[in-house]
Amino acid sequence: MTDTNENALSRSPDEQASGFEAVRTAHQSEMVEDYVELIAELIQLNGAARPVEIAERLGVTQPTVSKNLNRLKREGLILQEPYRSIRLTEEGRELAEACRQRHRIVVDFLVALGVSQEVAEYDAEGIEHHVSEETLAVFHAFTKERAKG
Amino acid sequence: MTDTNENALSRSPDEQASGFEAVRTAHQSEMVEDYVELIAELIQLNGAARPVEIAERLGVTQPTVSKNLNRLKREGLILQEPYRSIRLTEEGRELAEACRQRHRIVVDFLVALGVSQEVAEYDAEGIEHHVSEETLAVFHAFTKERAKG
DNA sequence: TACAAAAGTTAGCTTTGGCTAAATTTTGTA
DNA sequence: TACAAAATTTAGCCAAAGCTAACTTTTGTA
Ligand SMILES: [Mn+2]
Ligand SMILES: [Mn+2]
Ligand SMILES: [Mn+2]
Ligand SMILES: [Mn+2]
Repeated sequence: MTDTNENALSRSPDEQASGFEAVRTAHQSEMVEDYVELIAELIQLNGAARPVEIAERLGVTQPTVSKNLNRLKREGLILQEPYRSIRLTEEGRELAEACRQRHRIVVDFLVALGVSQEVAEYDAEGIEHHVSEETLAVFHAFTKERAKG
Repeated sequence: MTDTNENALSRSPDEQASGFEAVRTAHQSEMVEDYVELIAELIQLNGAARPVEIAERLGVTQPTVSKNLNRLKREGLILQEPYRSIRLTEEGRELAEACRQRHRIVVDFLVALGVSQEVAEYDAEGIEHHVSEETLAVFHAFTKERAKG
């Protein structure tokens, strides 16, 4: 149990900073990702995505949703005529699909590892935004391996 | 490969909202946790934690650090006389220790799983704030199991 | 088909955590 | 020991994302 010094203290300031910077960057895309993912789910579930339901499932108020949807419009991810329900653009659909896949990989991985379904869903909502391609690939491989065994 | 419907679409609005709410809550404690953890590291490494180094290792400017340190003071986690370096209160030390342990568990888990050391450190910086006690315990158990085998 | 309830929007406030510019204090060195 | 450089702080700006209150539009139903 000797300390190999392979810990945070052995990292250069720059290396350490790049980790914190990545977290801040991830948090900037997080809202958009969760919205398009949820919109895709609601369309699949109900045939339409309405702001009132987005608000309910995110646990925020309707004005918050209304304001954030404007950002998604600006970014070309959704289409919405005033007072009507929401559609995804092609770009929005693609982002939503990528987010749903990533979310699914994280949840399935946690479950394969032994975490309960409820907690897996709960934790995945945050974890999904901080998983690099490399880590995601490792998660996916682990889940597939477990499924075979 | 039939879909068991054990997916996001089968969850109640309330269940789904509680996940998003947990993420927002985690993000509120994140800054404080990263600061005390880093301060503890710098004290161990250099005998002192100076704002200029905190700024460098977080990748933010010195005024940002100065402002955020005031929050840590208000919350009773650090002590600092003006223009002097930073000490942790007993409460700050305890929080730092808990954060370092959690960080270490997440990094070691990712490495045990097959993620490279660099990417493990990188991803852990964000993931650590979104891991419930249950998931953390599963991570820890997995790492210990791997160490034996 | 009127009209109340529900949904959506707008306006405006708050907090958080970034930033730059400039002032102050400490530190290191000629 | 003077003084330049470095560190720290203060002041003030900004954007993001939450909120409430109030307004507008749509929907459902008596
Ligand atoms: Mn999420
Ligand atoms: Mn998600
Ligand atoms: Mn996060
Ligand atoms: Mn962190």
